[in-house]
Amino acid sequence: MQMETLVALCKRRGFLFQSSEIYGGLNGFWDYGPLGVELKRNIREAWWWDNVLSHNELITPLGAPSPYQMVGLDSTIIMHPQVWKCSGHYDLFHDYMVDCRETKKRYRYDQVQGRWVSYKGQRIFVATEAVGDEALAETEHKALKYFGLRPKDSEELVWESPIVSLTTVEDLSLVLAPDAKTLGTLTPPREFNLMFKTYVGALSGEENAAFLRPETAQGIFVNFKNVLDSTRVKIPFGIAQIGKSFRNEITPRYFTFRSREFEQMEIEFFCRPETSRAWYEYWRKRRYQWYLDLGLAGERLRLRDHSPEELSHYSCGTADVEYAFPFLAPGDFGELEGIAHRGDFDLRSHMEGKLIRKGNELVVELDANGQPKYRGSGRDLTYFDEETRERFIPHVIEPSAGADRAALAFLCEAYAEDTVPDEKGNPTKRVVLRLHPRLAPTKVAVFPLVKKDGMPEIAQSIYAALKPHVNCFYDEKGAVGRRYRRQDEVGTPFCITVDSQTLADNTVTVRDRDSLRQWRIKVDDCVEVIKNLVSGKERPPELA
RNA sequence: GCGGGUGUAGCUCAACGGUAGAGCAGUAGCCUUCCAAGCUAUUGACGGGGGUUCGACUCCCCUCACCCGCUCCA
Repeated sequence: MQMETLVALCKRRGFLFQSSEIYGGLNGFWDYGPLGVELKRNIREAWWWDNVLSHNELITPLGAPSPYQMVGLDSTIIMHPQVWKCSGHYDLFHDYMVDCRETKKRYRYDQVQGRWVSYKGQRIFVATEAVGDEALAETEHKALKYFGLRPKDSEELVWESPIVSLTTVEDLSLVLAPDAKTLGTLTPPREFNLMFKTYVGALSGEENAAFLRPETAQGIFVNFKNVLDSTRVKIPFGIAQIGKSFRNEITPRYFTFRSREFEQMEIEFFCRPETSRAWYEYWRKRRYQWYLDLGLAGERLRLRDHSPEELSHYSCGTADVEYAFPFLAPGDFGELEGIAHRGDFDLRSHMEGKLIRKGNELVVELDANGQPKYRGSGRDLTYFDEETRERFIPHVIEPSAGADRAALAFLCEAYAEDTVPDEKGNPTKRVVLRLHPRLAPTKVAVFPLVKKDGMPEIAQSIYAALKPHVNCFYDEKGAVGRRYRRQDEVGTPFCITVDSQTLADNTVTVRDRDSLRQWRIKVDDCVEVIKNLVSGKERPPELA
């Protein structure tokens, strides 16, 4: 399938629109239309239901090390700025960068250094990424090359400064960039902040600077103690949250895949350190299975363990659930969800301050004065186990899913074109979204076969009976085949049609989207049958 | 952020330095007794901003967005 085809369908039928389209759009932002909002809501609700509400904490789920509890949370998008300093996001996401127009390379402004040199009246700043003696050698080599001199002529160069940071250079047009051959190829330093910045209160000074959250996870960690104190949960337990996050991505790309505003569905699962490995295994399998159960095909879905080099500095294991999106090169997969073993990194960070890795240890990062670079809350976020009389910092397993990416994957997977005979028996192309009934925006459409003989009235009463239970749709316009096709295109799994036989025996036909099979049920059973079909409790008779 | 490409109606595509056309879709009605495109009527577009010109959808510049390739992706 071509991605444009799906994008066009999404727009035409109201799944996804470009944000602010009438003003020309805004890169990296997407709106969900009337059908898209239902799809995404269904994804969210399936996730919440499957992970939180339907979870039975009294039994050991299949594959789990023990019973566990699940609760939910909804924390704010803007949090205390210190949250992001201790979590590491502030340092990681906040840099000044310069780009080289010649080589297209990008450098961290504060990591480039160099020295001033003159030759025959021309004074330039030779920059390098190297440090120490290497920087001296590198700058000399580059200066010689630039002025067209041989190594033996190096005395003719007049060095006018020691190695200094690029940040001390006012006029970048005099800078020879680290990999460039010509002068002045660096752009002015640009703030490269992957977190959206805003200001709390009317004053917009740095004092009041705040950030839109780049992940929902931190809201859970900072509420860890509140949840413990208010709910009587015991370890092991998970806290789930669904909400918007914001990242000022450099290159939003691939439809909604990499958006700047996106929705996450995250669980932070807290457990005893010695059981964390087993829980990690449990969650990575369970989360993979969730996508399979909702219809993503096994050959396009994979669970990939990160290699040791890929792991974040705090993680002792991470696996991604990945989907072979059609916009990626064959063989490439895009991330839907990451399941990370985060150890005690997060809770410790919010107790002690920002942590960095030193050898095999995580230690508080210190500033030049030997003080913590970013102070933690100082609150005790340890857990006291009443049974074993032990106090410890729980370890965390984090399944973190993207709701928009899931929606996109389900749409990609569902899109299909097949051939269906028309009224004369000639094969015609049909576009159909084979969405799982749980995810389909509309569960059932109700039609009178024709707009006469009292069929519309009966159909309308069936519609009225269904309405309180499932999202349904009524249509009496045009030929019935055309109405079926319209529903196929938006993934409605079932259609109920009132025909002349209904008038005689009070039965209607149910049509299955995928198989095109039809069978008759009693008018009075419509609500029950449709509910069962949508929940999967019942299957179309020919397929059962 | 860089390079290349694209931007005309919801979609697919025309035309022209001088009043922007069509098919499909949509809407209203007719016709239709189970898998869209039969009839009638009808809605609807030059991504945005400048410039050149008597006149710009057309030529030029800028910008925005999308696609492809790099770069980036905690």
